Amino acid sequence: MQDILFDFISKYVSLTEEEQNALLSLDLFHTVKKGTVLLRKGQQSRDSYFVLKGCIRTYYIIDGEEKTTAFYTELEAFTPPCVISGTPSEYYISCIEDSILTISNPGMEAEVNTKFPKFEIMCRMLSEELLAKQRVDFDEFKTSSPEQRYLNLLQKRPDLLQRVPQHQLASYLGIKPQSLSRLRARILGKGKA
Amino acid sequence: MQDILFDFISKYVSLTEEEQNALLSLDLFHTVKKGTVLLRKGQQSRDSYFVLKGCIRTYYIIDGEEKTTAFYTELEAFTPPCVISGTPSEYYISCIEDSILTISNPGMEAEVNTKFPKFEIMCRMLSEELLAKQRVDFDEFKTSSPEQRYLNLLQKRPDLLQRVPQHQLASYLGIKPQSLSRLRARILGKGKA
DNA sequence: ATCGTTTCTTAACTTAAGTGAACGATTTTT
DNA sequence: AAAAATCGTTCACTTAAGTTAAGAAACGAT
Repeated sequence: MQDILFDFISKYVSLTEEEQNALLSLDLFHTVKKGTVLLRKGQQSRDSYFVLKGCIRTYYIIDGEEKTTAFYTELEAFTPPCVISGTPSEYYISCIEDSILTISNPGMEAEVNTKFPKFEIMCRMLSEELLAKQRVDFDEFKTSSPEQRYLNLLQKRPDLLQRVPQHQLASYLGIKPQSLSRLRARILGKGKA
Repeated sequence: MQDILFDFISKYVSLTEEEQNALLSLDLFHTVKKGTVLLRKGQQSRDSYFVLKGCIRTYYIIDGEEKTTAFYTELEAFTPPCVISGTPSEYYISCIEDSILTISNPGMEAEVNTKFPKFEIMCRMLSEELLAKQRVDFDEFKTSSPEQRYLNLLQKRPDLLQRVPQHQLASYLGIKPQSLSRLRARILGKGKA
């Protein structure tokens, strides 16, 4: 499990054994059961996540309805906005599958970053990269129709269609579950005709 | 003009005079005329921007149509995804008003960051903050209707409605100009009734 | 194995966005 | 100053998403 983390890190910086051990001493690794809610609206969390295995999802509850806005799977990292802003969380985080995560917080990061400036560099690189990726995702979302977004998802993250319930995918695509059903039927029809 | 930049920076780290001078020696400041295209699709830019005054916009041209995805105004910074990925740009950047910008590139940043680790920290903080903000924007976009998005924009960035042409706002809201016109008429009607 | 819940699909109807076209109004170019 | 292009609005029509409701299938818990 640790190797997965170190392999990931090696894409950004190379760690000495000392640095690796510093990380390992932090007790980062956690296994989480499917269905576990890691964060609820209104809570003040300080935790950042990195998915080693499994799938977690962020969602809002608006007018009693769940609105799923993101899925994080293998090798994806994220820090909830509430951690950055220091305000109570607007959304929920839950575990869609039995998962293995690293969970860290600003205190731990500060400690490692001051001891090893290399980590500071890695954090900057990683968040710049995530910012750019998310920008592209947002742009694609804005400039395409629900149907195009679905087809796009089929291309880019086909695994999600398998591991995630339709109604959660629907709000991820910005539409209602019924519309996703209909849209899929429409596409299937086109394929045959 | 420089004060604006240093005031902004001071929200993240405090600079010594030496550090300030290191920045000033970089020739960061540029004035750009309205209508100037700073980046075109297919180009391989290395430039990051920080808006001191004015407004710049990013847009795609898809099937001959401009699709505006972002506006950057006073005190907003951004690095085009193509700079991070090292691939040719997918989009255009143009100047909506006469503007004053700082323009930097990874080389300049690397130089300053190694000389003054403080900058590295600031860059990390800034991109983490932007990542979180953008996440929230994306989530709001996904979870609301065009009409809600328009009303939301009215609340959060009322200045944009004044300084930006309607048809550019429309694609920024993910709809056609005609739909924005109609939607506004609809809202006005509701207000009176 | 069964009961109950959740999930997915289908259908009929409503509402809003997309489309194509026309019209002034404004701005830019010549 | 005239001509051309751009911009915003409106209209009629088309298309797709939202809504409400119902039923079948899959899943979980007991």
